[in-house]
Amino acid sequence: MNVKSNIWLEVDGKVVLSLWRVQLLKAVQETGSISRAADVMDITYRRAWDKIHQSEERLGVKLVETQIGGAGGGGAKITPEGEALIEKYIALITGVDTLLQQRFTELFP
Amino acid sequence: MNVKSNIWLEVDGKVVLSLWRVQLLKAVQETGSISRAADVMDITYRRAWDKIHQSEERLGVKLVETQIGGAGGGGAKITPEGEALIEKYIALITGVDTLLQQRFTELFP
DNA sequence: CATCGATGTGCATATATTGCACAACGGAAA
DNA sequence: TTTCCGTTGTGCAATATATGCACATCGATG
Repeated sequence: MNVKSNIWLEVDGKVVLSLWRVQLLKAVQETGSISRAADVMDITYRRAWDKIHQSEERLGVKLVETQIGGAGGGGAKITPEGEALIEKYIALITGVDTLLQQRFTELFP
Repeated sequence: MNVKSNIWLEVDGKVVLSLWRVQLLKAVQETGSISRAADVMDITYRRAWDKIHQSEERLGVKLVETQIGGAGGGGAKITPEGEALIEKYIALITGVDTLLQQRFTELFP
Protein backbone atom coordinates (compact mmCIF):
# COMPACT_ATOMS: atom_id res chain seq x y z
CA MET A 1 0.00 0.00 0.00
CA ASN A 2 1.13 3.54 -0.75
CA VAL A 3 -0.17 7.09 -0.66
CA LYS A 4 -0.80 9.34 -3.65
CA SER A 5 -2.04 12.87 -3.97
CA ASN A 6 -3.21 15.29 -6.58
CA ILE A 7 -3.55 19.05 -6.34
CA TRP A 8 -5.35 20.98 -9.04
CA LEU A 9 -6.78 24.38 -9.86
CA GLU A 10 -10.41 24.74 -10.87
CA VAL A 11 -12.57 27.28 -12.64
CA ASP A 12 -16.31 26.68 -12.39
CA GLY A 13 -15.66 23.21 -11.04
CA LYS A 14 -13.55 22.28 -14.06
CA VAL A 15 -9.83 21.46 -13.92
CA VAL A 16 -7.53 24.06 -15.43
CA LEU A 17 -4.17 22.98 -14.00
CA SER A 18 -2.82 19.82 -12.43
CA LEU A 19 0.61 18.25 -12.10
CA TRP A 20 0.00 16.25 -15.24
CA ARG A 21 -1.01 19.34 -17.22
CA VAL A 22 1.99 21.25 -15.91
CA GLN A 23 4.27 18.43 -17.03
CA LEU A 24 2.63 18.59 -20.45
CA LEU A 25 3.16 22.34 -20.70
CA LYS A 26 6.78 21.96 -19.61
CA ALA A 27 7.28 19.34 -22.28
CA VAL A 28 5.94 21.83 -24.83
CA GLN A 29 8.35 24.41 -23.46
CA GLU A 30 11.32 22.07 -23.76
CA THR A 31 10.52 20.52 -27.13
CA GLY A 32 9.05 23.57 -28.85
CA SER A 33 6.06 21.68 -30.21
CA ILE A 34 2.88 20.06 -29.00
CA SER A 35 3.46 16.92 -31.04
CA ARG A 36 6.90 16.27 -29.59
CA ALA A 37 5.55 17.05 -26.12
CA ALA A 38 2.88 14.42 -26.74
CA ASP A 39 5.63 11.93 -27.58
CA VAL A 40 7.47 12.76 -24.36
CA MET A 41 4.25 12.37 -22.33
CA ASP A 42 3.46 9.18 -24.24
CA ILE A 43 0.01 10.37 -25.32
CA THR A 44 -1.52 11.22 -28.69
CA TYR A 45 -1.31 14.70 -30.15
CA ARG A 46 -5.11 14.74 -30.03
CA ARG A 47 -5.20 14.38 -26.30
CA ALA A 48 -2.41 16.88 -25.67
CA TRP A 49 -4.15 19.47 -27.83
CA ASP A 50 -7.52 18.82 -26.15
CA LYS A 51 -6.18 19.24 -22.64
CA ILE A 52 -4.24 22.40 -23.43
CA HIS A 53 -7.17 24.07 -25.14
CA GLN A 54 -9.52 22.91 -22.42
CA SER A 55 -7.40 24.76 -19.88
CA GLU A 56 -7.15 27.81 -22.13
CA GLU A 57 -10.90 28.02 -22.67
CA ARG A 58 -11.70 27.62 -19.00
CA LEU A 59 -9.09 30.17 -17.96
CA GLY A 60 -9.82 32.58 -20.78
CA VAL A 61 -6.05 32.85 -21.20
CA LYS A 62 -3.74 31.66 -23.96
CA LEU A 63 -1.17 29.29 -22.50
CA VAL A 64 0.67 28.31 -25.68
CA GLU A 65 1.46 30.33 -28.78
CA THR A 66 1.28 28.12 -31.83
CA GLN A 67 2.42 28.51 -35.39
CA ILE A 68 0.94 26.48 -38.21
CA GLY A 69 3.24 25.69 -41.12
CA GLY A 70 6.60 27.33 -41.70
CA ALA A 71 10.06 26.16 -40.75
CA GLY A 72 9.84 22.63 -39.44
CA GLY A 73 6.11 22.61 -40.04
CA GLY A 74 5.37 24.94 -37.19
CA GLY A 75 5.68 24.79 -33.44
CA ALA A 76 4.48 25.99 -30.09
CA LYS A 77 5.81 27.82 -27.09
CA ILE A 78 4.49 28.76 -23.69
CA THR A 79 3.15 32.29 -23.23
CA PRO A 80 4.42 34.48 -20.35
CA GLU A 81 1.01 34.05 -18.68
CA GLY A 82 1.43 30.31 -18.97
CA GLU A 83 4.90 30.39 -17.45
CA ALA A 84 3.69 32.53 -14.55
CA LEU A 85 0.84 30.14 -13.87
CA ILE A 86 3.18 27.15 -13.91
CA GLU A 87 5.50 28.87 -11.43
CA LYS A 88 2.65 29.58 -9.06
CA TYR A 89 1.39 26.02 -9.29
CA ILE A 90 4.82 24.65 -8.45
CA ALA A 91 5.03 26.96 -5.44
CA LEU A 92 1.59 25.78 -4.39
CA ILE A 93 2.34 22.07 -4.33
CA THR A 94 5.97 22.14 -3.18
CA GLY A 95 6.61 19.88 -0.20
CA VAL A 96 3.11 18.48 0.09
CA ASP A 97 3.97 15.12 -1.42
CA THR A 98 7.04 14.57 0.78
CA LEU A 99 4.99 15.57 3.83
CA LEU A 100 2.44 12.91 2.94
CA GLN A 101 5.12 10.30 2.33
CA GLN A 102 6.61 11.01 5.77
CA ARG A 103 3.26 10.77 7.50
CA PHE A 104 2.44 7.61 5.61
CA THR A 105 5.58 5.77 6.67
CA GLU A 106 4.88 6.78 10.26
CA LEU A 107 1.23 5.69 10.20
CA PHE A 108 1.70 2.53 8.14
CA PRO A 109 4.90 0.86 9.34
CA MET B 1 -10.36 30.05 -9.55
CA ASN B 2 -9.81 27.79 -6.54
CA VAL B 3 -7.58 24.95 -5.40
CA LYS B 4 -8.64 21.37 -4.75
CA SER B 5 -6.78 18.32 -3.59
CA ASN B 6 -7.24 14.63 -3.22
CA ILE B 7 -5.22 12.17 -1.17
CA TRP B 8 -5.74 8.48 -1.57
CA LEU B 9 -4.26 5.12 -0.69
CA GLU B 10 -3.41 2.62 -3.40
CA VAL B 11 -2.77 -1.10 -3.67
CA ASP B 12 -1.26 -2.26 -6.96
CA GLY B 13 -2.02 1.13 -8.46
CA LYS B 14 -5.72 0.87 -7.58
CA VAL B 15 -7.53 3.18 -5.15
CA VAL B 16 -8.51 1.60 -1.85
CA LEU B 17 -9.28 4.68 0.24
CA SER B 18 -10.00 8.33 -0.53
CA LEU B 19 -11.85 11.12 1.23
CA TRP B 20 -15.00 10.24 -0.69
CA ARG B 21 -14.77 6.57 0.27
CA VAL B 22 -14.12 7.46 3.90
CA GLN B 23 -17.22 9.66 3.89
CA LEU B 24 -19.18 6.75 2.45
CA LEU B 25 -17.93 4.38 5.14
CA LYS B 26 -18.73 6.93 7.83
CA ALA B 27 -22.23 7.26 6.43
CA VAL B 28 -22.61 3.47 6.71
CA GLN B 29 -21.36 3.70 10.27
CA GLU B 30 -23.88 6.41 11.15
CA THR B 31 -26.93 5.03 9.34
CA GLY B 32 -26.32 1.31 9.92
CA SER B 33 -26.99 0.37 6.31
CA ILE B 34 -25.42 0.72 2.90
CA SER B 35 -28.66 1.81 1.28
CA ARG B 36 -29.23 4.68 3.71
CA ALA B 37 -25.58 5.65 3.39
CA ALA B 38 -26.11 5.80 -0.38
CA ASP B 39 -29.04 8.18 0.20
CA VAL B 40 -26.88 10.40 2.40
CA MET B 41 -24.11 10.44 -0.21
CA ASP B 42 -26.69 11.01 -2.95
CA ILE B 43 -25.59 8.02 -5.00
CA THR B 44 -27.24 4.73 -5.95
CA TYR B 45 -26.95 1.64 -3.77
CA ARG B 46 -25.25 -0.02 -6.71
CA ARG B 47 -22.42 2.43 -6.73
CA ALA B 48 -21.97 2.42 -2.96
CA TRP B 49 -21.82 -1.35 -2.91
CA ASP B 50 -19.36 -1.45 -5.81
CA LYS B 51 -16.94 1.01 -4.25
CA ILE B 52 -16.98 -0.67 -0.86
CA HIS B 53 -16.37 -4.12 -2.26
CA GLN B 54 -13.75 -2.78 -4.64
CA SER B 55 -11.78 -1.50 -1.65
CA GLU B 56 -12.33 -4.73 0.26
CA GLU B 57 -11.09 -6.89 -2.60
CA ARG B 58 -8.02 -4.77 -3.22
CA LEU B 59 -7.15 -4.63 0.47
CA GLY B 60 -8.04 -8.23 1.16
CA VAL B 61 -9.81 -6.97 4.28
CA LYS B 62 -13.49 -6.82 5.16
CA LEU B 63 -14.47 -3.21 5.85
CA VAL B 64 -18.19 -3.68 6.46
CA GLU B 65 -20.09 -6.50 8.11
CA THR B 66 -23.46 -6.98 6.41
CA GLN B 67 -26.60 -8.86 7.28
CA ILE B 68 -29.15 -9.89 4.65
CA GLY B 69 -32.78 -10.03 5.80
CA GLY B 70 -33.92 -9.88 9.38
CA ALA B 71 -35.13 -6.96 11.47
CA GLY B 72 -35.54 -4.00 9.15
CA GLY B 73 -34.44 -6.08 6.16
CA GLY B 74 -30.84 -6.26 7.24
CA GLY B 75 -28.04 -3.77 7.69
CA ALA B 76 -24.33 -3.10 7.71
CA LYS B 77 -21.68 -1.86 10.11
CA ILE B 78 -18.01 -1.03 9.88
CA THR B 79 -15.52 -3.68 11.02
CA PRO B 80 -12.80 -2.81 13.57
CA GLU B 81 -10.24 -3.05 10.75
CA GLY B 82 -12.30 -0.58 8.77
CA GLU B 83 -12.49 1.87 11.64
CA ALA B 84 -8.74 1.67 12.22
CA LEU B 85 -8.07 2.35 8.57
CA ILE B 86 -10.40 5.34 8.57
CA GLU B 87 -8.63 6.78 11.61
CA LYS B 88 -5.24 6.45 9.96
CA TYR B 89 -6.49 8.07 6.79
CA ILE B 90 -7.87 11.03 8.71
CA ALA B 91 -4.54 11.45 10.50
CA LEU B 92 -2.79 11.30 7.14
CA ILE B 93 -4.72 14.10 5.47
CA THR B 94 -5.29 16.40 8.45
CA GLY B 95 -4.24 19.96 7.78
CA VAL B 96 -3.18 19.47 4.18
CA ASP B 97 -6.25 21.13 2.71
CA THR B 98 -6.03 24.21 4.94
CA LEU B 99 -2.32 24.50 4.13
CA LEU B 100 -3.16 24.53 0.44
CA GLN B 101 -5.94 27.08 0.91
CA GLN B 102 -3.53 29.36 2.77
CA ARG B 103 -0.88 29.06 0.09
CA PHE B 104 -3.46 29.60 -2.61
CA THR B 105 -4.78 32.87 -1.18
CA GLU B 106 -1.18 34.09 -0.86
CA LEU B 107 -0.21 33.13 -4.41
CA PHE B 108 -3.45 34.15 -6.12
CA PRO B 109 -4.62 37.40 -4.49
C1' DC C 1 6.65 26.82 -56.03
C1' DA C 2 7.20 22.19 -54.08
C1' DT C 3 8.43 20.17 -49.55
C1' DC C 4 8.05 19.01 -44.87
C1' DG C 5 6.60 18.52 -40.25
C1' DA C 6 3.53 20.62 -37.28
C1' DT C 7 -1.25 22.36 -36.07
C1' DG C 8 -6.13 21.57 -35.92
C1' DT C 9 -10.48 18.66 -36.17
C1' DG C 10 -14.29 15.21 -37.40
C1' DC C 11 -15.70 10.94 -36.18
C1' DA C 12 -15.51 6.07 -34.95
C1' DT C 13 -14.16 3.10 -31.38
C1' DA C 14 -13.09 1.57 -26.78
C1' DT C 15 -13.56 2.00 -21.96
C1' DA C 16 -15.53 3.45 -17.66
C1' DT C 17 -19.51 5.06 -15.24
C1' DT C 18 -24.14 5.07 -13.99
C1' DG C 19 -28.63 3.38 -13.08
C1' DC C 20 -32.57 0.31 -13.60
C1' DA C 21 -34.74 -3.99 -12.42
C1' DC C 22 -35.22 -7.87 -9.78
C1' DA C 23 -33.91 -12.08 -6.93
C1' DA C 24 -32.68 -13.61 -2.21
C1' DC C 25 -32.79 -13.24 2.51
C1' DG C 26 -34.46 -13.68 7.51
C1' DG C 27 -36.23 -11.57 11.91
C1' DA C 28 -40.67 -9.90 13.51
C1' DA C 29 -45.41 -9.67 13.74
C1' DA C 30 -49.84 -11.79 12.97
C1' DT D 1 -46.15 -21.30 10.73
C1' DT D 2 -46.79 -17.94 7.25
C1' DT D 3 -46.77 -13.38 5.51
C1' DC D 4 -44.39 -8.95 5.33
C1' DC D 5 -40.82 -5.63 4.99
C1' DG D 6 -36.58 -3.22 3.87
C1' DT D 7 -32.07 -4.51 2.99
C1' DT D 8 -28.26 -6.93 0.60
C1' DG D 9 -26.48 -8.49 -3.70
C1' DT D 10 -26.11 -8.73 -8.93
C1' DG D 11 -26.94 -8.96 -14.14
C1' DC D 12 -27.26 -6.03 -17.81
C1' DA D 13 -28.58 -2.06 -20.48
C1' DA D 14 -27.82 2.83 -21.17
C1' DT D 15 -25.05 6.62 -20.91
C1' DA D 16 -20.97 9.40 -20.60
C1' DT D 17 -16.21 9.85 -21.08
C1' DA D 18 -11.75 8.90 -22.94
C1' DT D 19 -9.00 7.44 -26.64
C1' DG D 20 -7.14 7.16 -31.18
C1' DC D 21 -7.22 7.06 -36.18
C1' DA D 22 -7.36 9.66 -40.46
C1' DC D 23 -6.88 13.60 -42.94
C1' DA D 24 -7.18 18.59 -44.21
C1' DT D 25 -4.57 22.86 -43.56
C1' DC D 26 -0.80 25.83 -43.11
C1' DG D 27 3.63 28.67 -44.31
C1' DA D 28 8.84 29.57 -43.93
C1' DT D 29 12.59 27.60 -46.32
C1' DG D 30 15.42 26.07 -49.98
